[in-house]
Amino acid sequence: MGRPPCCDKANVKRGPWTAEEDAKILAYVASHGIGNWTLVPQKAGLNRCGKSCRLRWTNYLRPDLKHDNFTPEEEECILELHKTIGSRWSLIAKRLPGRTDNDVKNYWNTKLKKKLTKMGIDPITHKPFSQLFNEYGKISGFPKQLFEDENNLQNDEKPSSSHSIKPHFFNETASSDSFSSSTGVMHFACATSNLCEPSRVQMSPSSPFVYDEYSFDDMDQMQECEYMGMLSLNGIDSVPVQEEGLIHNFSGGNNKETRELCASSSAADSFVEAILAHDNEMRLQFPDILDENYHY
DNA sequence: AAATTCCACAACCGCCCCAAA
DNA sequence: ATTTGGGGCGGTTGTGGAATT
Repeated sequence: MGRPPCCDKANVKRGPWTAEEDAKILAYVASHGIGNWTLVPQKAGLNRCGKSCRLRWTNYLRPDLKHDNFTPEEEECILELHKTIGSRWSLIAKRLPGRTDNDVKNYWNTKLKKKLTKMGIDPITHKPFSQLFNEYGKISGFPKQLFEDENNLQNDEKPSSSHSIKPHFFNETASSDSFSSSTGVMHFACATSNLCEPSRVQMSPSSPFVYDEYSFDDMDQMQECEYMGMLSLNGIDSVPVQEEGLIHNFSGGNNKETRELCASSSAADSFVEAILAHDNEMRLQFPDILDENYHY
């Protein structure tokens, strides 16, 4: 029962593509167009898996692809989108004509992730490490002083070599020429290359999480929630959004057990707040992208 | 000049969802 | 109803070239 296999997986060629193989795919697509990739190897005379052919075409051979370096504008776009929607490379790539998800992913992994880290910004949350460590200190019970001491240590260091970037960790407020967080928006500058224009990292307000500030229109959703993290998944469409990414007026908390569980868990406070704020921000900034349903 | 390390990126892997058989 | 493959996706790895020691 089921479909016949598209190819003999054990005997198809793998590894780098040759110019001849590329030419065969190009010739085939030029004359037949893109259709069923499983037929391509056979019809084009290639000893490759159809999936491999599709990837080769999608990531390398497509005529509309750019093969030059990423521009500062593209870099800025990737940073902003990654900050908002995370590592959904295909969605990010759709905003960058001529770039594939593989291109964007590689550029992120080899350049941007390191760049952010050097700047003292966590490439996952896009928050300054100092803020994360402070929050983690609250969660884990580590004394805050520990991090402050680390901060002092780092602040005493001198900037390395020709970099105008200040020492990395814990110093969001210490190096005023690189960072300015007084407005809640961080500006960072990079002197290592002219590609990097000033960028912004939105700092989430670090207000304490208050469970009573959440609300649901549908109480069934609330009853289904055994863990606070699920609230943002099941209830997001019915959660009223207010300014600053905070959600107020929890009114229907009749699930006392759940509320107590969540409210008592200080470990979840900033984490959950960050998720909800992030989700709201995402929807506000990219409503067209996020029209689709996502499964977290 | 040789050895080593770093970097960029093409290609593969594994998972998921859906549709075909 | 079940199995299997196609297509899409994100994560990881292998490798060649560049840079550094």
